[in-house]
Amino acid sequence: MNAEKIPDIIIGRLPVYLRALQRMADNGIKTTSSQELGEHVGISAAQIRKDISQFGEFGKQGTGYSIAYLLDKLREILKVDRIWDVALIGAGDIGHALANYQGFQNRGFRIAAIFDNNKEKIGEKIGDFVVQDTDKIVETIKAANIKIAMLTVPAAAAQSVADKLVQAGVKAILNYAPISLNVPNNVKVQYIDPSTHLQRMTYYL
Amino acid sequence: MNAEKIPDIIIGRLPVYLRALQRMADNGIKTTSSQELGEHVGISAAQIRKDISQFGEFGKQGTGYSIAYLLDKLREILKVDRIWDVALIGAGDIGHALANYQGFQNRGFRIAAIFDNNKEKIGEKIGDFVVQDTDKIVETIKAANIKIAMLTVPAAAAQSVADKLVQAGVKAILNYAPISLNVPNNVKVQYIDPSTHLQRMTYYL
DNA sequence: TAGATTGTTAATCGATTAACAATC
DNA sequence: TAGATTGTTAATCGATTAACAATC
Repeated sequence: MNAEKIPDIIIGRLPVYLRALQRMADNGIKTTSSQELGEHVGISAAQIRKDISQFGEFGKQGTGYSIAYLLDKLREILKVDRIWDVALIGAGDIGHALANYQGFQNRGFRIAAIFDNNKEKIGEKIGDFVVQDTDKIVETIKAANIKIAMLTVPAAAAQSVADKLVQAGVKAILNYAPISLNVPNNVKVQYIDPSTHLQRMTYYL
Repeated sequence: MNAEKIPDIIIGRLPVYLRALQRMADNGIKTTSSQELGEHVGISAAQIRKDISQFGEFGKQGTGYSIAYLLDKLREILKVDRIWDVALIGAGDIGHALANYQGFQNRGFRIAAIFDNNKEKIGEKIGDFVVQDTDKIVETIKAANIKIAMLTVPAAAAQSVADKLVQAGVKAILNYAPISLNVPNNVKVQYIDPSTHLQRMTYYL
């Protein structure tokens, strides 16, 4: 095990490996190689071996990697060998879609609270949860010790909600609002903006 | 203007600059500097100047960049100085959210067709569109000359739908299915998977 | 054993940063 | 003019790839 600082770009590839390995396991495959995994995810075999070897020696010369073992190790490294409670802020269309999304299951997450500032939505039941007033964000998130939030409010409201989340102790924000957020260094943000993603591709058309 | 190949990593930052500049323009700001823009998006001033200078000399020493002019240039570079028709495959929760999403307006995109393979959804009206059978993907997309698609079908169906999209001439796919797609080199794919994005952050918690 | 594949080193390649002349 | 900021060069830093000994 290597305790040095691992580059963020490597951390970013691990969930992709995890997802592909999970899929192989679902298909009943027991073993894979850096070569085979690389073909699935579009990354060179050398890079996959180098990435994985940052964390230990998980493979066997001649035979490759045990998928079940590598899955265990990757989940442990990424800390998704547990279930994280996630707060959802914004009960619009995207918020509803996320609240009903089945894809968090077995990936390490579950939604634990939903907030909106719209009077008509507060009290609405979505899945197992009642939509709470955004005024309650700090109080509720602190009390439940929630560390992760998904933000699906309009761009104009996103920064002020993000400030509240930081105040409540949230350390990871998945931001669907089309705006760059300003947060302290110890808070991570990931951005999901379909227009931005599409614009990354139109250049090549 | 520099005709050499521009690295993909630079192309990926341009939409972020574009979004921040658009926001400044909406707030009535006329001019900015690499320093100021950098603070907004969390990127160094030197890198912003270097990125922009790949495409021409759009700034002025002493005063910085005219926002309106830089917006024009970035839209032109990214080819979003026009409106692209986009096909949406999958009329589930995420598909509905995207169909109703207002955030494509003024960003260069509009949804032009919606498909699903569920008999109960085919014929349903979503916004201005009637959901069509996925059997019609190749025919309809070819006829309409659509080059961009968003994929919100289950993982198990994603690869076969992607194959149809490629066959129909689509060159850019925004993939919401939690699976790596196999497509020819000249087809671009961007991935949106909330679990993967969250897993990129839990490592640091 | 022979074949396959890892983990790792060194070489290469690419991206970022610092610094500053040019100039608005 | 004096101050500010660009565009660009060179230096630094970091990531990827190729190659191969080790070994299952």
